[in-house]
Amino acid sequence: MFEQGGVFTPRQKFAHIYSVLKKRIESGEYPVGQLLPSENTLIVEFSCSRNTVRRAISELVREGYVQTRQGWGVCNIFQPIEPSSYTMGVIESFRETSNRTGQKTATRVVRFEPCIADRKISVQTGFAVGTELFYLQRIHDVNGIPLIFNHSYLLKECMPQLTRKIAEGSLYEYLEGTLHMTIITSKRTITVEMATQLDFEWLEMGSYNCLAVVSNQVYNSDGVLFEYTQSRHHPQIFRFQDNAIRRSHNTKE
Amino acid sequence: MFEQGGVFTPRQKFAHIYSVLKKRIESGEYPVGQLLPSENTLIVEFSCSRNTVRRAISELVREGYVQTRQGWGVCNIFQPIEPSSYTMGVIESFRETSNRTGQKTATRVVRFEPCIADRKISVQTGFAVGTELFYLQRIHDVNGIPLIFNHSYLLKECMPQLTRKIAEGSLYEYLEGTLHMTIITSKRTITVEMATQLDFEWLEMGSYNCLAVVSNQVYNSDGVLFEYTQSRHHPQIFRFQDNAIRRSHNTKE
DNA sequence: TTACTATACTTGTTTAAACAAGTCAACCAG
DNA sequence: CTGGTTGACTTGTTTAAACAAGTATAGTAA
Repeated sequence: MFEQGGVFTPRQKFAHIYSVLKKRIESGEYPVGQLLPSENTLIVEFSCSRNTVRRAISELVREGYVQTRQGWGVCNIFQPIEPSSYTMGVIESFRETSNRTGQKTATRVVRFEPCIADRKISVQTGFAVGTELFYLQRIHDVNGIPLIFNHSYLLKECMPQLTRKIAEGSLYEYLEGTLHMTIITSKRTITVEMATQLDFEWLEMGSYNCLAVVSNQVYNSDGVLFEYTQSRHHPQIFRFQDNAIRRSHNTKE
Repeated sequence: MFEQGGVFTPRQKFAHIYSVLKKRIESGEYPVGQLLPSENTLIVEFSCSRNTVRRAISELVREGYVQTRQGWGVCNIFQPIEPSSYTMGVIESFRETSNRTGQKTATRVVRFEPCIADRKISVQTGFAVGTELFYLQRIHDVNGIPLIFNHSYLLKECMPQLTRKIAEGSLYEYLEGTLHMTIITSKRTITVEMATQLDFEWLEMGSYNCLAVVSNQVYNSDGVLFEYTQSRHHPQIFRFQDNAIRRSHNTKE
């Protein structure tokens, strides 16, 4: 695959088109509230098939950059937003999020011990009763202030060599980099819960008595649930973004 | 379009395949943790093209029912979950959510007045300064208990005839049914905020001093922002689901 | 046994073509 | 002027075909 005067053959052509369009929207090249060039126009510009253009556009729809309407066109509805702690639909580790938002962060391991899933743990995490796990408590400091309390259950079978030392660093770097594990899907539930004794002890709660709780089930590439993490966030640093699309086929069939 | 022994021609073929596969997964017809039939097998069964099967499957991926892996297959990772108040990526009105979860609900309009967007409102809602709006405060009761406080700003231009009476009923039924307005995109932000004086006055807060706050920007089919709603939920009835997929092309380009 | 290779699968990406369906403006008949 | 039709656009759905790339297994050569 050679470059030819800026024209190259990326692994994913649609990803290239997607990022070009995205940049144009972000930079205001396409006026907000108006239509983007039609699919046929974009096909000519990028010299690709219609499907490839459409895949790029549907990504932008998912992200709330544009919306489409049959017979009319693709409308730019971009509004610049502050880089949030969380963006919906994308898996990111705490470290990755921190880097993206440019905050100074640190992680402390408060507790590290093997354990076996009993009935209660099983119901909460989704691991079968009797499964061998690691239980991990971590505090995340943001700009020096302890603001996130993590409870993690990790499948021992997937990482028998895991030590407290490793958990001090980036867990995901270890899993993906060293163990070559691939994470594909993560199921998250967001709730708001009353702060516990532990939360008050370890976090800088101020006058708040609640936290944003993100419960996370992570699956590896074999479809095996290997991590359950409950992240308890101080309200002041929690923010979650989501773009929803009204589906006409909700009511069908 | 005639039915022929159960075989029919739906408007969206992939939606049919999607819902059949979904039902099979939910009913346990496909064992959890194992692979679904391959694309080629499904093509034969549904007598359709590969693309159509793939579209159906990618919907299931988005919903966290299955995950795919190149060279391997489509793995069933379904876990039954309680019907939650909110499901990510789907726009639903309060009434629709209530019906789905089977709760007895009511809506009271506490305040209804025209207003004009000043600088502060503009920053919060995304409406331009000087825009004519309706401002609306509503309380939602769940099983008789006041648990949600809604602040809404509605674009007057889109619904000049709106009255307090109409707002007492289902706003979305009015907009979609009577005005034939089509809602396409909704941008949501979830945060946790300290309860205000107003919250304590109107809601049954108990010992909680925080709420789950869902800020909602809704666009109609012309790409015009016509509604901003801030929903302030009592923690006990707030729950939000999300399925994330780790994208390899995050790092590319 | 061990390590490599061929091969027969799997999903991922791209192209091309056709038709369906929604939108809008220009046109025409009344 | 009014109302309906036509036609030229737009996006939405489906098909067919080809190749790329990842996975697992069976067979082969060392």
